[in-house]
Amino acid sequence: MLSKKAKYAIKALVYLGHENHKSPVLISQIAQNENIPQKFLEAILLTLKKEGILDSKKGRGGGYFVVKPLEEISFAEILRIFDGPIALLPCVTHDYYKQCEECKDEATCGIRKVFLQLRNITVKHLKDATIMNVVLDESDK
Amino acid sequence: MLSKKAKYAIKALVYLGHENHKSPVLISQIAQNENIPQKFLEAILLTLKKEGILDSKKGRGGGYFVVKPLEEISFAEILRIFDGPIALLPCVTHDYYKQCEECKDEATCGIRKVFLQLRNITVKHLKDATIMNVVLDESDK
DNA sequence: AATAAACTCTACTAAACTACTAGAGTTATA
DNA sequence: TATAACTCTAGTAGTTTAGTAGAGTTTATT
Repeated sequence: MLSKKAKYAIKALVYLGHENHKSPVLISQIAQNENIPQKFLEAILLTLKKEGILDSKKGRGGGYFVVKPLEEISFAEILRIFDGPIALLPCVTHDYYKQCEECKDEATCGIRKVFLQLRNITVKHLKDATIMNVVLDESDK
Repeated sequence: MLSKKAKYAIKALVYLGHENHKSPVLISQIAQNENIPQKFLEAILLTLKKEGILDSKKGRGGGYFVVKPLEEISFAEILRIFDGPIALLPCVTHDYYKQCEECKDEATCGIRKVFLQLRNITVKHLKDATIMNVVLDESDK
């Protein structure tokens, strides 16, 4: 399952995506509209800022806004930031590769093959899913 | 990531799959060959027995053996037993469905759509991956 | 210059989960 | 009847999750 952090992050980004090109949005406004505990959301938005996806303006009239193009923010990126690797086994991750401790021969491991393919399918799906796509999709309704 | 329980369960089943049609296999033998802590493995095999996948014989000359046909034991089944739902959001699971607490309208939720498709892809892949397939695949080498 | 709105940062915490271990109990066969 | 082997109940250290509390900093406006 996704962590709440990852889920809230995606919700906040989609919300900001809908509000795009307007003035900075208050944390409190996002929290209220998306039913997210405000203090918890603060930490999440801060992380997204450190990652270069959001930026913020302090003081009166401040708030958060998206700086990375919406079509370049994928679900894969968000999941990796908050929940770590997408793969289900350490031996099939790209960025965090680690051998399975108990494994004897990775090359002939039939289990690995299954999870390697699954990882590839999953990553492709989650890279194609961008915030922009969700915003456009929801605007059609 | 998979839990160790799920990973060990699959490893043990593949091991038993290779040994099929012979006499019951000792827990200690599986543990040694697959580098799994024995006491931990005991609990895992017990669960698999309760699920009707394995059976055991007590006493001298006893051990574990597979009773469910190898081609009917899928990775999806094992993951569900040990790690719960395969879907990444509660609102897209089949067996454990729960509405996302903070969600306003499931029908128009663009995020849900992404994870629903992903769930379907993933479940299909993990249902096609059976212990039999892995055993056959590994025997080719 | 003062005020207040708004983001920033550090620290803490309860609850749940993970990956085990210990040890006593039961069963079946040689 | 000895013993090999599975069964079952507890417990536990460490980690992660999903938060909360509260003081600090920045900046637009009056």
